[in-house]
Amino acid sequence: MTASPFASRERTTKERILGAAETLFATHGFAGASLRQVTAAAKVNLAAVNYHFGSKDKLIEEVFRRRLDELNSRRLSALARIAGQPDTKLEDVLDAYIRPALDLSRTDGGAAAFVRVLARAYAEHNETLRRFLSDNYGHVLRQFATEFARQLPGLAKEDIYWRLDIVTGALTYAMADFGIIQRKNDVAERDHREQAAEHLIRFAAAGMRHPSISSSTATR
Amino acid sequence: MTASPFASRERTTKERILGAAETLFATHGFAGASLRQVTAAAKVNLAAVNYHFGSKDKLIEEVFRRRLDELNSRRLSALARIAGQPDTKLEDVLDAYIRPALDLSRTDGGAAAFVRVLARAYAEHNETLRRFLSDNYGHVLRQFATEFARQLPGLAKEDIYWRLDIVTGALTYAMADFGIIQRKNDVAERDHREQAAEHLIRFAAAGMRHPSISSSTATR
DNA sequence: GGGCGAATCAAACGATCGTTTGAGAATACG
DNA sequence: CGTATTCTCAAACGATCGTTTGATTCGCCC
Repeated sequence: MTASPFASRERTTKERILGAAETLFATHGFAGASLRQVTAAAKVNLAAVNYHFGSKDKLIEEVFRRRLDELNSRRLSALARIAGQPDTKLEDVLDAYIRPALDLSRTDGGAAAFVRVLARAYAEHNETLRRFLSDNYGHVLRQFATEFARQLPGLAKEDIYWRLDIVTGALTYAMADFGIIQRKNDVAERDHREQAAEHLIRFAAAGMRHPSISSSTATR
Repeated sequence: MTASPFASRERTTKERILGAAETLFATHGFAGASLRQVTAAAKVNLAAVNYHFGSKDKLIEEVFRRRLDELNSRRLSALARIAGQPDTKLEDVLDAYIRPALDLSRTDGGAAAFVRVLARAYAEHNETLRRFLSDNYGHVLRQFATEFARQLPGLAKEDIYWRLDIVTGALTYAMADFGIIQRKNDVAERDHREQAAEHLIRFAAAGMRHPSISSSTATR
């Protein structure tokens, strides 16, 4: 069960595979990164993937689950600290939603690569993957929507979801660092991320708050 | 030079390959869709791709160029109609930026698939592709930034680009129809798109307009 | 310390990948 | 009509893919 103490310098074989897979999937995509690249980067034998995970698809699933569970709980615990409180502001709720996601990309571990994997997963538009994400995030989104509704009592439930959807889009985009804004050399990575978070939160707050003309059915 | 008149029922071999490639790249990704799938869907011989395009990479480039040139010119002509006019509002500029992109996904042709290809390209995060997009869109973005600066005189140039970046993220996300909001059966596809466009434009207008505290250098 | 399951390894499996080849069919043009 | 050019086609190329195999090594426990 336990790994041999000196078989690897730092971590177990499973963990090294997961780390290498995360990086390579982010760079070359799921189909673009081969198991030979992954096992070479992890410095393990090729057969180790199928031995420990069963197949490449199962490995991909594990890469997701490991990070999503963490992001998931961070968001919910941040929300739990402020939900229902009388002095909670809209910006605080957005912060609980946005900051754990952006923080994920600047942790010292290999988690930074995962945000690009996640963004890529959105692009894959795979129905199986969509369902997987929906199952893992559905209740999170619902909890946030409830708190947003408390913050914006004049807004229809439908509008809440529309706007939360837009925020998610901007956040996904920002997480992957697609932006046209290139970080200058004299700005540290973490400061750049912090600026992105602040801009995004303030932008989103203004967008969420703007007066609704909800009942207007789109004609066109 | 010209294609044989009856070799294909509707279009030339090159066009049928481009159409099939667009659809399959959107569904399975660039690495995930094989040339055998593409040529089978296009009902042409396998060797036709390398004959007409030279390689798979060149085919991918052509898929992009065909649609980007169209989107490019539509945005610029929409901007040209309103730029510098005294009665032009912020929403109009955003409309010129957003609507051509969203319209692309509801044209009757095969263009609908391309928006997902475009979103996937962002996720690929390939440096070569990024440069390609930057070369094709750099001047477009600069022209829009100029008009946004005229609409928002109190805003620093840097903030303009930050916020325009956020809008682009939300737009890319919306174009690919990633959203959690599922279209209901009694709402037509075009009405759904129209609603998305209106929500996005109003959201973006509020976000672009909100008061700046630009000079605050991010600490932490 | 001998047996046992867990883990790692090199090697090979069949399948599929992008690309190339060379012959044949279709078209253009003198 | 005959030649030249353009295009299509079936077949095969070498490379690489995910996966499997069988032997070997390692750590653990009775």
